[in-house]
Amino acid sequence: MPRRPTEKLLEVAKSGTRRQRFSSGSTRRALIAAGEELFTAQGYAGTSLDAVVARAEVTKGALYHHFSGKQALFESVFESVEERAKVRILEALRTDTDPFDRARHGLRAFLEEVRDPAYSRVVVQQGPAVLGWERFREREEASAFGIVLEAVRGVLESSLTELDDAMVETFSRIFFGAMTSAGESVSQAEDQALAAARVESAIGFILTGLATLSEQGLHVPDPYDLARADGPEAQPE
Amino acid sequence: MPRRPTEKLLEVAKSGTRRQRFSSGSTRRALIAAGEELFTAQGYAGTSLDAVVARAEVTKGALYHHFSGKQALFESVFESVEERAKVRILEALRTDTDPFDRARHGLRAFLEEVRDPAYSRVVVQQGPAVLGWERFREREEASAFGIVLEAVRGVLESSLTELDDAMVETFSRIFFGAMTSAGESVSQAEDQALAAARVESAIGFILTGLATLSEQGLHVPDPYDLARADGPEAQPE
DNA sequence: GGGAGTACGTACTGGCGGTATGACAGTGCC
DNA sequence: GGCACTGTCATACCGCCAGTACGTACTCCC
Repeated sequence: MPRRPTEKLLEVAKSGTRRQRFSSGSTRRALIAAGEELFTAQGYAGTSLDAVVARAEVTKGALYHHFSGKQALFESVFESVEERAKVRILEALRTDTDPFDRARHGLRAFLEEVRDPAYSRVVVQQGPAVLGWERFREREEASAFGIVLEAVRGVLESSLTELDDAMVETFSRIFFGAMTSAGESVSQAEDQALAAARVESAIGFILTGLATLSEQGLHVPDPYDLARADGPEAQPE
Repeated sequence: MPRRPTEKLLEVAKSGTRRQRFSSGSTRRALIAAGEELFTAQGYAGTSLDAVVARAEVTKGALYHHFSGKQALFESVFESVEERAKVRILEALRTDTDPFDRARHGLRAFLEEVRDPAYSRVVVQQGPAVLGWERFREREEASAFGIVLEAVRGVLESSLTELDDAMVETFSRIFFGAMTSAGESVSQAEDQALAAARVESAIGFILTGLATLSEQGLHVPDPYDLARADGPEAQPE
């Protein structure tokens, strides 16, 4: 929240009205930082580009030099926030090798991350609507969802070996949605630590159930059978 | 600058193209219907109120007479779409009494519903961003999430009797998020029926796991213990 | 030293959400 | 049957804001 006055900006400010154009990267970073703050605090629609450039202490000319428009700026902010989260989560489970440990610690780290207002608002809430679901999904694929996919694959393959990729992806989508939704409710809770513990407890229990079933030799029902079993009257539309 | 009106207004009035103002409800419904179509096809930000009133064959005056603004119109569209979905889902499990049947058939009906573009775009994708997460959550509480809550409560209480309300809510949030996310990916899949069958299979397996665990006398770990176990260094922020 | 390229700054435009105000058809009252 | 009143619109206008056009300072390179 307290803005850092970023070295040369002050020099320029006092030296003259015009911002000098040494490192182009610092301007870009200032715009992304300003965008993150404002998009987080006021949402995408509630943030004007004039406000962004004012906070970054540049002008619209600079913004449109670095980004093709508002949406592109948002996308860069989105990527920045996601990358930060990804690094922190991967760091949290860097030393784990057991699939269940990785899943458990990854879940815990994710629940920490989703409590960051920037991640919650920019990625979870605004992301799908601003980028469109498809583009959002592509971006997530390389980031948080990708981590979940690997964790789920690890857990399932350590027990339910017969699952194909599509089914692993389905399970991952399910867990990812569960974590996102639950995480969002954690970030809104009055006692966040307790809410997070509830989520960890519930998801942990679910994972235990999966492991137990597979120990008993049960397997996931074949979706092809399901689709045929009561799909005859389904309209082909 | 005072207005200089009146000439063209008379023309319009005599020409008969002007919508008469008997039933106010029909105008309102026309606006909601037009809004649903456009919000579904082009999103909230991509839809101008001029486009909405043009499609509804009224003017902005009529829109602002019935709604306080664009957001309020969206909210009415949102409610309308949700109510329709809720009715259909409840209808689908009207005759079921067994908790597992209700859960299974409810899931199936929900997966049908989320494939409706209006539900997918207006409720799932745009809803949280436009209404804000908190308001979105309130609205959902009385609708789809409420149904899930009842279904999950039924399943859990039939087996895991010691769960308190907060834990039931946590499980519900988890399943609701799972269903929403999975449903969204179903609606994007090339073979929707197969994707839906995969989701049903996976979630059904998870439910079976929960039931099996409780038969073995295992119970959900107490979140209070978890919170204390590794919560001491959590920053109070 | 001048032309090309970079990194901006400034002024303007068009579209769109929102508002102010008027028009007009019932409806009840006398 | 006239008249006030209210509910239901219609029209013109305003301000904000994303995006554009164009100018400009500074650097690099030949």
